[in-house]
Amino acid sequence: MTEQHPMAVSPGGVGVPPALAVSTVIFSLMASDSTGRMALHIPLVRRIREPYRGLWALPGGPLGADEDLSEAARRHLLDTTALSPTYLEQLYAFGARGRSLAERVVSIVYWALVSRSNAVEGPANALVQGDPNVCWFDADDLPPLAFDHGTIVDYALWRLRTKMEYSRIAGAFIGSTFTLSQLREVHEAVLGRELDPANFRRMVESSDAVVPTGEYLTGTKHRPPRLYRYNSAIDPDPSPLARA
Amino acid sequence: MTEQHPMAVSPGGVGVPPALAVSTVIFSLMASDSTGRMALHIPLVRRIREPYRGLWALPGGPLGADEDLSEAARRHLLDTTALSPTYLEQLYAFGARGRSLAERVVSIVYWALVSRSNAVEGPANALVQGDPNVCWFDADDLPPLAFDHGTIVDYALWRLRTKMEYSRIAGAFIGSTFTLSQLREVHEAVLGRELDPANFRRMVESSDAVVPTGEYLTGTKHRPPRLYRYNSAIDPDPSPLARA
DNA sequence: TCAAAAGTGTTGCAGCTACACCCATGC
DNA sequence: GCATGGGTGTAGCTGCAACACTTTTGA
Repeated sequence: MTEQHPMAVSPGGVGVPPALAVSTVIFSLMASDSTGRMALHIPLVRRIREPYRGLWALPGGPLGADEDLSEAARRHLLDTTALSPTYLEQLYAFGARGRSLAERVVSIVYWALVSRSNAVEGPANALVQGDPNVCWFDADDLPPLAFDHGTIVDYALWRLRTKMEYSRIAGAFIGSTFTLSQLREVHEAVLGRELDPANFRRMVESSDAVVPTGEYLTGTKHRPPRLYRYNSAIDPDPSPLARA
Repeated sequence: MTEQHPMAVSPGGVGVPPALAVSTVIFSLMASDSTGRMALHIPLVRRIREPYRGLWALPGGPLGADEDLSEAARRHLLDTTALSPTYLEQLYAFGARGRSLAERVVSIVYWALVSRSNAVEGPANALVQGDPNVCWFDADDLPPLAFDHGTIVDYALWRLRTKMEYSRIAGAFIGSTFTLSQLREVHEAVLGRELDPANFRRMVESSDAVVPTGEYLTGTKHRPPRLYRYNSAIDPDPSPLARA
C-alpha cells in the first residue's frame, strides 16, 4: 500500500499525476431538422488535434488554477455558445484509465440547460453560422463522439429525463413567464411522449412550483391562456449541496 | 478567455494545477455507544500533519497514476478499515477554491457501505482497538471535521437515506441471507424511524428485490422466520452508468 | 357558427397506511 | 398456557390516468 495520509499529493512521484479537465453537456430545445418538432439539442466542438482529431466532442478544457469547478464549466459554455446557463449541475467525474488514448485525464463533467429564447435569438446564432467547428446536434441523433463522450451524453440525458419528473428544471428551458401549454411542451419534448393537458395542469398547480402572473397571452387564435412564473420561494433542487 | 480546446492541459502554465485526491465516506451499522441501538457509523482518521492537524478527516489520498477512481477509493478503504465494500458509488467532486487552507485540492469523493458482520467480526476490530488515529463515529454525532468534510458527510448521509427509499442498497449492510425483520431493522436504523412490519414485508416482496431461500432461522424464542436472499437478476442501480 | 385550445369535473384504479387478527415457536 | 415476533387480511385514504365536458377567444 502506498501513501495513506489524506490530501497528501506527490506530483513528482511514480508516474505523472492525471490531468484534470472540466467538460459540459449543454442542452437546449430547438426545432429538429428532420421532424420539425421540438427536440433536445447539444452543441459539440470538432477536435482539431490528436487524439480523436476530426471527431466531435463535448466543450471543455483544463481547470483554471484559481477557478471553481462550476466556474470553469460556465467559462467553457460561454466560450462555445456565447450563452449563460439557466441551470448548471455537476454530473459525474470520469477517470477510468483507458478513456483517453493519449495522456491520462480525469474529467469532471457538468450538465447545463440554456433557455430556448437565448439559444435561438441570442448571439449563439452567430456562432452556429460562423464557426464550422461548433454545431448543435439532435441529442437523440449524435455522430460518433471522441473519448467516452458518447457514454457521458447518454448519462446526462438519463439524468435530465429522470430529474424532470420530480424537479422543476423544465423552467430553465423557457423564459421567465410562460403558459402551462408551453411548459407542457417542454416536458413532452424532453421526455419524448405526450402528456395529458388536464392532468399536467393539475400536477403543476398542486406542486406550488408555479404562480399565475395575472396576465394573459394574447394573439393566439383561441382563448387566451394565463401566464405563469416560477415560484421563487421554492428551491428547485432538494439536494443539501444546493444550499451549502 | 483562456485556452479553449478540450482536454488540453497546461501543467506549467499560470499557477500550479490543482491536485487530485480521492476520499471515501464509509458507512456501517453498529450499536451506538450512547443509546445501544443500531446506528450509522463512519470511520475517520486523525490528521497528523498540517493543515487541520489533529482534526478528524475522511480516509483518502492521492490518485495513483495507473489507478481507476473507484480503485483508489477501494484501496483507501482497505488501508483504513481492512475491509472491502459491499457497495461503492461516486458521490461528488469537491473543488471549491477555499476548501483547503493549504494547496488547491480537488477531491473526488466516493461513498461505501460495508456489511455489519464484516465490520464487527472482521479484522476491522483489530484496527479499531489498535490504531488510535482511526476510529468509528456515530454518523449523527460527529466531531468537527477537517476541510469541508462535514459538508461532504452531510451530503453522503442525505444520498444514502434518499437512495434507501427507492433502491435495494440496504442489503449491502447485512449478510447474504437474512430475515425480513433484519432487513427492516437496517432500514429503520438508516432512516431513523420505525416502519410497519406488515407493510414493509409487502413492499419488499412486491418489489421482487428479494427471494425466499426456503430455509428458516431457528433458535429464536418465537416462530422461526423465513430466510431471504437478494434477487441477483435485478440490478440494484437504475443508473445507466452501472451497466456501462 | 365553428375550430382550437383553455380550463374543470368525475370516475376508476393502484398503491400505501393503519391496524386488526391469526400462526408458530420457546418457555 | 402465555409471550413474542412472524405473517395475513382488509378498510380507507390519496394520487394519478383517462376522458367527458364547459369556456373563451379568433376567424
